[in-house]
Amino acid sequence: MSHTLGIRQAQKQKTRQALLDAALGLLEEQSLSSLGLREVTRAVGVAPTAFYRHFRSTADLGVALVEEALGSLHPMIRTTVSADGDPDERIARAVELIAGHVSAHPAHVRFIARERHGGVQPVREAIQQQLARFGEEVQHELAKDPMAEGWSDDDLLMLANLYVDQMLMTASLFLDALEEGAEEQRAQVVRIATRRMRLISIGRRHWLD
Amino acid sequence: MSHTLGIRQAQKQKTRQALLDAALGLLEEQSLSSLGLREVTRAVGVAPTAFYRHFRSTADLGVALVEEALGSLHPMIRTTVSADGDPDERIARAVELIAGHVSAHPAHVRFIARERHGGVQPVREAIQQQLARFGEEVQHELAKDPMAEGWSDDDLLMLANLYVDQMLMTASLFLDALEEGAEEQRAQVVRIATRRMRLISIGRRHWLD
DNA sequence: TGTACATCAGTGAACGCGCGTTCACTGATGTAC
DNA sequence: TGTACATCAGTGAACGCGCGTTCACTGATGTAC
Repeated sequence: MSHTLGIRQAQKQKTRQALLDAALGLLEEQSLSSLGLREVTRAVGVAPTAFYRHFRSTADLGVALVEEALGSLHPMIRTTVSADGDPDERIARAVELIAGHVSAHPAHVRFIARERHGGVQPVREAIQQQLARFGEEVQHELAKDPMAEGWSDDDLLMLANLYVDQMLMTASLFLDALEEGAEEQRAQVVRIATRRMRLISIGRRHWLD
Repeated sequence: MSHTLGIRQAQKQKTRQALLDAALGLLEEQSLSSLGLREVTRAVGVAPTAFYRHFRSTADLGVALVEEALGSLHPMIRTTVSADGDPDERIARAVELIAGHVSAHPAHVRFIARERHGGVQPVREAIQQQLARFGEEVQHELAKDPMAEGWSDDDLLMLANLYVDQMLMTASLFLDALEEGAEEQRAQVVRIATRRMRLISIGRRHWLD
């Protein structure tokens, strides 16, 4: 049989998750630095003081949201980069994957884009740290590719971070094209993102010329 | 003789500028969406109500800051892109120019990076609009280059926006390396930014292969 | 140049409101025997 | 299984505070004649 939490802990986790969800919703329209603790508890339907049972502050909640938004993304990033097929297929699949992720988790993506350079230091740092990890992971995947022969570690990391930044940029573009009936705009994002990736991929191929 | 403003208008402009300066200072540590009107007037030393003589709201002030931060940058961007010399020289000069600009106007750069995806819609839109203009201007400069022969307008614009995003990315990296004694970190940013630009430039050269 | 009136940038009091945080509490859940 | 006590997630009242906005005002600057 599987391990079950006590009733108390299960309820506590449920409330905690409700706070995170409510905060994420409120953050579609504002930055973390202006999010109020009372706003969040009001949205959940608990007393303001209940907040303190779960987080020290809204900044603390923000750090938890970073983990929720990016923590589970590492396997996805890895497989995206290491996928096989010809370059254009790989790019197309990566762009589709990003589009799908943005559709499935728009609020998480918006939160990361917003707070990456936002006004709350601990959250900014948590995001930078996760993105740096992504960079290193992509670097290691790239290193496995035969094309990486002759590349220095530094150059591989540079390329890896360029890919990571590009993915985020693309995700942010898809975000602006989420409304119903914006198919044309979405198709436009696919085209632009694809060509950007292709240009980078061409640069990569001729890097050692 | 030069045209002079009346005493009244001159004083008004001075106060307006003081409000903008104070706001920009306060925005180093927080987002626009949490900036209070009273904070700003307190920092300047005027009554809270004086604020309304100049701006409808802090969002309105934010839009004015966008104009101040990016409005005067168009000539600089143009000349950067259209500069001559061999590719590596051009890249080196562009990176230095960005570094210099970030050193001279760190708060403006931080403001743009922060609010580009921030929580205040009119400000976000003002920034997107300015960046779109930069993109078109760079596109037109690129079109003049002999290397642009055979390129579609679409592809040129794609490349132009890639450059613009890359400049902003680079500026943001320099921002994190501004403290005294971070020379090594700054040199690291120069190296990374240069190689990113170089890779894009290689991709550009082989785009039509 | 001088006078009489208009303009308007900045003032200061007042308002109602929501904020973050403290505190002692309650009552369901958990634990020891 | 039943009982007696401990834990602790969530409550609700209270606090002092700073917020955005309104309003009638003042007095220096501008303008018409």
